[in-house]
Amino acid sequence: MKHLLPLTYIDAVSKAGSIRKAAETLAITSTALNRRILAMEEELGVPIFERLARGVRLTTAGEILIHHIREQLTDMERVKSQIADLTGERRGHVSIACSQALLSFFLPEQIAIYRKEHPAVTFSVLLRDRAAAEQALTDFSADLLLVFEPIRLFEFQTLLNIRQPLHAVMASDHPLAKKETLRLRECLQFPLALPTEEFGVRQLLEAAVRRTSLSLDPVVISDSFEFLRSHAIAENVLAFQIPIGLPGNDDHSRIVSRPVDSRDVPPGLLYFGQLRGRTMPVAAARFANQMMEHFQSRYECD
Amino acid sequence: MKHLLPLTYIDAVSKAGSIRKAAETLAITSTALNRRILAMEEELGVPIFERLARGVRLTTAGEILIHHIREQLTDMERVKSQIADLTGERRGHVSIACSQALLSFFLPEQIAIYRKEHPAVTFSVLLRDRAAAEQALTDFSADLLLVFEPIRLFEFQTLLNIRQPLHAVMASDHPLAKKETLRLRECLQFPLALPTEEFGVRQLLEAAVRRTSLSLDPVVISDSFEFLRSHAIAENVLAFQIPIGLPGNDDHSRIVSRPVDSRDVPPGLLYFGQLRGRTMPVAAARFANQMMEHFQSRYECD
DNA sequence: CTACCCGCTGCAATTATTGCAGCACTAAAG
DNA sequence: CTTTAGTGCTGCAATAATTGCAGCGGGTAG
Repeated sequence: MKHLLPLTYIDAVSKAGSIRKAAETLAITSTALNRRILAMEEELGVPIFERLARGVRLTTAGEILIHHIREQLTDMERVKSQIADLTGERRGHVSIACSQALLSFFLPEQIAIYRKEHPAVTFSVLLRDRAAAEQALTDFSADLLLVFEPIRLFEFQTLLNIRQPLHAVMASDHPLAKKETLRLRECLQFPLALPTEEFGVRQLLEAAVRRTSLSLDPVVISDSFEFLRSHAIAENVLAFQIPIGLPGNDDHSRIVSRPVDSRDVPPGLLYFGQLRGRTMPVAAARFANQMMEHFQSRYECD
Repeated sequence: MKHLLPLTYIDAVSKAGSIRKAAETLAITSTALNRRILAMEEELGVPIFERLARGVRLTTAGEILIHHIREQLTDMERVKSQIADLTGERRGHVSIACSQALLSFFLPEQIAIYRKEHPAVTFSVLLRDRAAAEQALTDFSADLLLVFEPIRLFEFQTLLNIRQPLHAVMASDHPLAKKETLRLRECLQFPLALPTEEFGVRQLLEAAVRRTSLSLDPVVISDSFEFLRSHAIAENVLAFQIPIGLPGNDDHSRIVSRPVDSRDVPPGLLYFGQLRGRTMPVAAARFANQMMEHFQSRYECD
């Protein structure tokens, strides 16, 4: 859409941090870009960027404007997808910001299901920690958010809370694999593989341990759940994960998971939602619906 | 703002109903306008207008687009007012769609109070019946809405409901002026001046009468409350109005109002609100706050 | 049928946009 | 301290886009 080309230019400059860099990525000369920005500032009556020696930075007015611009750009996409919808074809793009747990099994499966029905719809899956995920929502680089608690953002609108009891993950020949559910203290008698502090699973465990006289002494720490899972098999240690981040119950798998008693570790909440007040693109709205139905049929939600 | 000039062009064409007429009001040639629209349709991939012999009309895609366009245009105004706000001055524009009752006393007073503090803020006051008022909200020609019940519109977000018991209006020498509150049956024994059927006051009365064996036999009917009020004095008949549409209690006024017993006529609700999900311009938000404080200090609200 | 208004198009004039080269400036590096 | 590499900005000429004029074809109302 040509009329919002100037807007994308401003967006690009604010992202690149300098006019010349932005000009390069936009494949135009810095002259043209510079003058467009000067023209915009002229129209607006106030500077959008403050000029530094090493480039430019948004002014306060610029920050207000850039938010508006990103809103406009995504809105236009939405309108186009709505119009495409009229002509019969279901095209569109869905962008999801989520945490690691969803990457291995849940999202690939969900997206595959959706794309089977609507092959023309494309997806972005952004791995973001909670803070960055919320940021992605507010700057419109993500339509939907799916993260483990807690949510701080006021502008977040919850579509669904999915209850996720903590599961211990281990090789199928681990001593604890024989039991159906585990107590926390039994778990802690074995060597542990834990995620780093910033992860919700770790925080859940820390909070649980704090209420007891026990302590967490991991033998392996990682910021990759995929590594932790693999390592649980390799060294026969105990790892932890929430159910949604685990493969389906395949009996012949070398890896098994057992829930930890909720008296010891209360279930965490997975938050699924969007930016408050935003109208979703058609494709994102439908995909959100599909996910919600799936959640509600397989997990405890509210 | 230059970049949304093409958008205003489309808006103008859809309002004018023909390209040539729109071109005239926009002070450009029909050629230029025509080509801009063709270019937009090219970009979009679908026609925005369908061509008739006497002009053009929006297609379905065009209707989706025009809604987006009007949203963008008002959003840009909001952004500009927010930015102007940063630079110290409080400028802006507030547009209100409301019913007749508010025109005589309430809104002039409220606007005067607000403009005393912020002289640079300008106002539009649009007289609209309920349906048209809701329309004004959805096509962004009004920021705020203030109408007598009922509200049908789903997209309406209530900020405040103001309870408005029905008042009888009469000359100060009318026999009923001596009483503090009136019963419906006493009122109906006198000649009545009533608004036409589409007004909430009339509907309130009709509904009340329907529950009794009484009947409404107006001697004068008008769609102007100002006329009805004046005529109440001139011919000494009984008129009706809600409190917010009445002057303050000026003892020396030739006109007096007395509440009708709420057992006979239940109070109506005045709806004050905005379009769901819209972010108000700064000026409109502040004005809405002022009005809400005023309402809550003088009327029963929820 | 005629007159009128409509949207649309080829061509030329006009206007806006772009790119090049170079300036002035700042911050860090030598 | 000077140098260097980066920044935003500007005059001028080339280029691209937009506009206006005149006219075409077509549907509708009188």
